[in-house]
Amino acid sequence: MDMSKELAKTYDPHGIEDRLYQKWLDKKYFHATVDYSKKPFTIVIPPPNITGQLHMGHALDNTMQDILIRFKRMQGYNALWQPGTDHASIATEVKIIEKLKEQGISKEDLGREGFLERAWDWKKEYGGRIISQLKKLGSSCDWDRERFTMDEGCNKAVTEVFCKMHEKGWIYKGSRIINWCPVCNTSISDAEVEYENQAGHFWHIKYPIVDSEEFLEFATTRPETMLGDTAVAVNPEDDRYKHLIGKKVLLPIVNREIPIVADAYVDMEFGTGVVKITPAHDPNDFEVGKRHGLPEVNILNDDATINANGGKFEGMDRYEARKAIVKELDEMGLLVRIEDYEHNVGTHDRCKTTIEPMIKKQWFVKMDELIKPAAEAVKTGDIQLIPERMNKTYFNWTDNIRDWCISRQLWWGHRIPAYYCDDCGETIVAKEAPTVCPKCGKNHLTQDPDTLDTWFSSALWPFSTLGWPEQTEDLKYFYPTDVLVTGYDIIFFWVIRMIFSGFENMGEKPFKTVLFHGLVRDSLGRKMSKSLGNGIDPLEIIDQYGADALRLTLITGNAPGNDMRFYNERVEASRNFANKVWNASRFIMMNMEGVDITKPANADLEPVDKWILSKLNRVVKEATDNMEHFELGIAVQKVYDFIWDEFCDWYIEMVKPRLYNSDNQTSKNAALYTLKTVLLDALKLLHPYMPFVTEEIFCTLQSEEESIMISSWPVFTEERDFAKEEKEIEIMKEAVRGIRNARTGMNVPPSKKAHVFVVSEKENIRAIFEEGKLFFASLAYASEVSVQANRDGIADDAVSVVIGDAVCYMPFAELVDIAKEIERLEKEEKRLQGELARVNGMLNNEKFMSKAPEAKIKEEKDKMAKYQQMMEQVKERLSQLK
RNA sequence: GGGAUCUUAGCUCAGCUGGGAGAGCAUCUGCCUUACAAGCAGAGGGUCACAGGUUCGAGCCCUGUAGGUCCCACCA
Repeated sequence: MDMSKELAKTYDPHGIEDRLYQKWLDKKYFHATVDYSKKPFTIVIPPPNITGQLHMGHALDNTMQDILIRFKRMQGYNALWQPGTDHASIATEVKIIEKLKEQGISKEDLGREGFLERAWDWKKEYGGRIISQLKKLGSSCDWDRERFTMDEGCNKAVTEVFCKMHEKGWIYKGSRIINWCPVCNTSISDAEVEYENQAGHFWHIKYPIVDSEEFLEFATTRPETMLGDTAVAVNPEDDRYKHLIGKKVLLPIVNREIPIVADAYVDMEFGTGVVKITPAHDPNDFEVGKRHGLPEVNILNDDATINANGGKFEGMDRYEARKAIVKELDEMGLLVRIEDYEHNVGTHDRCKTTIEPMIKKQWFVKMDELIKPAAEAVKTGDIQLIPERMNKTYFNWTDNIRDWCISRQLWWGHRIPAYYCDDCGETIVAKEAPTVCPKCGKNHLTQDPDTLDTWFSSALWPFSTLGWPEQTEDLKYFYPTDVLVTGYDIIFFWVIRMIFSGFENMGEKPFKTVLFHGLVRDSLGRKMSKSLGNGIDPLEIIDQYGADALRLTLITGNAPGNDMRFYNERVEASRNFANKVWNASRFIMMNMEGVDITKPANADLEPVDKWILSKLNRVVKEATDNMEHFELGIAVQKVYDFIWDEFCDWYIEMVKPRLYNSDNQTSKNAALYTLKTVLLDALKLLHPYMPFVTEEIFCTLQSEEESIMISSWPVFTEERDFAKEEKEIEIMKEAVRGIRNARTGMNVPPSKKAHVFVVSEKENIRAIFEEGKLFFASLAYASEVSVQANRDGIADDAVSVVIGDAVCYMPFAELVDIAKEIERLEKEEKRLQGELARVNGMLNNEKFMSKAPEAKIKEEKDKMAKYQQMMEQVKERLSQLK
C-alpha cells in the first residue's frame, strides 16, 4: 500500500468532496446513453427555480434521488438522472421587476423585448447558482443533459401540446371568473390561491325596497363590492321573504334598482338569509348571476382601484373605497351595525396579496376528460404513490377537478401561440405565426400577449427533457421514468399535471412510482421561512460537517411523507459516524500495510470471520430489500448498526489479537481478508448515502478499482451463509457481555484482569470457547481462560455469570463481596422467574398451542429450555454461596 | 363542513405484512485499552394519549374520546 495516502486521524471532508466530485465529472460517471444491453432506470429532477437558492427541502429531495440513482447504477442499471431548471415565470418576473425598480426602471419602460432581454441576462447570471449548489451535495445528475423549461425544446413541446389540445377543444378561451392578483397584475389558477384566516368585519347593511317602507338587511365582508351589485338573493323556501321575490331594491349611492331573486344557494340559517349579489367579483355570485341572467358590473381596475363604474369612488383603492362607502351608508342610516368577524381570505401564494375575483377572458384547459386516465392510473396501481395515503389527497383533487386557467398576464414565460386578426377578429392557434388571416386574408395579425402558467411547461418535463415531440431514441429508451421524488406540497401543482400530460401526449404514464417526502422544519418544528429567518442553509452545514453528514441526517429516522425537524446535534451524530467509518478503515489499512492478502480457503476462516461474513450477508439482503421498497431510512439504519455495532465494536476487537500476533499467518490472513471484504461491501452499501467518504476510503484501500460508484452492488450469497457460526459467536458475545456487566457491578477496573473459567458440560460449547480463547480473553478482561467440563479447582466465592450453555467464573478473591454477589444472582433469579412465567403462560395456553404457528411455538419452547437451564445454574450458585 | 396525520424513554423520532418495546441526543458510572474521547465499556429511564373491541397474542387491526399538525372546501 502506498503510505503517502495514509489517512488523517479524523475525517475532514474539506477538499476531499470537491476533488472527488470533479473526478466523477471528469470520468463521466453520471452520463447515461441509450444502451439496450442494460435496463434503464430514470429519474427526472423536480426542476428548481432559477431564482432559487438551495434550501433544506432541495437538499432532502435531491439526496433521496441521488441515493436511488447511485443504488441502481451500482446494481447495473443504466441510471439516468435528468437535471434542469424551471423558468418560474411569476417568481422570476417579480424578482427582475424588483431589481429594475432599484434602478428606477419599470417593466413598461423597457417594453416586452427589452424586458425579456434582461430576463435572459438574469437567467444567465443566476440560473446556474442552484446547479452548482446541487453539485456540492454530491448529486450525480447527468449534467450533459441539463435542460431548462424555456429552452427551445421545451418551447416546442409546449407549443405542440397547446395546439393539439386546442384542436381537440380541450384548450379554450373563455370569459370566466378568475383569481386576479392586483399586485402581480395577472390571473392565477385556483391552486395558487392560499386561504388565510384573517380578522375582519361584518358590515350589516340594509337596502330600501322599492315602493315600500321596508328594508332588506344583510351582512357583507366586502361592502365596497356593492357598487357592482346587480341583485339581492333569498332562498325560495324562506317564508320571511317569499313575498318580496320579484320586487326590487334600490341600490344606495349608485341609485340603481336591482331585483330580489330566489336562489337555493342562499342559506336561510346564515345571517339574515339575504345575500347581495355581485356577479363580477364573487365566484358564487357569478354562478347565481348566470342562473338569473343578471348583468355583470365590473367595478375594479386591474390594480384593484375602483373604475368608472364606481362613480364618484373612481380611482380609489379598494380599501379606501370600502371606508368611504361604509361612511356614506352610515350617514344615510343604512348601516345597521359592524361586527368583528374572522373569515378566510384568498391570497396569492407568491406575494400574499388578497386576490380579487374578476371576470376576464382567459385561456383554460378543460379537465373532465383529461383527468380520467390520470385518476385511473393511481386507482389501478399503474402509478404507485408512496406513502399510500397520498392516494386520498390525489383523488380529492381528481374528483373535484375544475378547469385550469393557464394564461398569465406576464412576459417571462411561454407565449401563447394564439394570433388575432385585427381586421376580422379571427383567432388563429398555430405552431408557426401565420402571415395572413385565413378568414379575411388580411395580414394584420397580433399574437396574444399572455404567457402560460409555469406549471404548463413543467407538466411536460418527464418527456420534453427526453426530446419530445421528436420521437428520439432517448424517449423510447428512458420513458416512462421510474421514480419521481418530490414534496407532498406540490402534488396538485405538478404531480397530477405531469400524470395527465403524460397520458395525453405519450399515451403512457410519466413514472411508475412517486416517492413523497415531508417538510424539513426547524428544531422547534416550525416551517423554515425567510420571514421568520429560521432557515438553515444546507451549504453552511456542508461546510461545517460535510455533505455526507448532511445527507445521512436528512435520511435517517424518517419515513416517507413525514415532516422532520432539523438541528445540529443530529448532523453531529452523522458526522461522528463518518468519522467512525473513517477510523475503522484507517485501522484496517494500517494492518494491511506490507501484507499480501490472499483469499483463504473456507476451512481457514475462523468462526468469528464466518460470523461477521454471515452478518454482512444478512444486512446486504435486508438493506437491499428495504431500498427496493424505498425504505431508505430503514436501510441505512441497518447499515449503520452493522458497521458500528457489529463490525467495529465486536469484530474488529475480536481480531485484534490475531493481527498483533504474527505467529499464525494463516489466521492473520483470514482476519485481514475478512476485514477487507466486509469493509468493502459495507462501504458499498453506504455509498449511496455517503458518497464522498466511502469513495475516498474505497480508492485508498482498493487501488485496482477506480471508483466505488461504478463498482457492483453486493449481493446475498449462499457461500457466506454461516448459520452455525452465527449462533456460536452469539453465545460468546453473551458471555462477554455478562462478564463485563458483572465486573462493572462490582466496580472492578479494566486494568484488573481475572482468570476466567468457562464451565460447560457440553463438549461443543467447550470447543467454541476453546477456539475463541484468544479474543475471548481480551474482550472479557481475562488474564487467562480455562475451559472445563466441571467446576473443579474454582473457588466457591468466585463471581459467576450464567448464560445457559455455560457458566463463567471469575475468582477475584479479595474483591468479591459475597453479599453483593448473592444479591446480583437473586436479581437474576427473579428476572428468570418472570421470563419463565411468561413462557409457561403461553405454552400452557391451549388456544395458543392450537392456533399459533408452529415456528412460534418452537421458538417459545426453545426459550423455555434455555431459561430453565439458566435457572438451575443460578439456583445452584446461590446454594453454593449460601 | 370533508379528509389525512400525529400522540412511543427527559428531547427528536424509528418501529416494514400483529409474536417478548428501539435508535440518536441528553443523564449517571468507569475507562486516554497501540483505529477513533467525533471514542470504549456499562447503567438508569416507557401501563407505546385515553376508553372499548377483534385476536391464543395489539405500539401495530377496528370503533369512539381528547389534544396537536396539515390539506381540501369557502356561508355572503
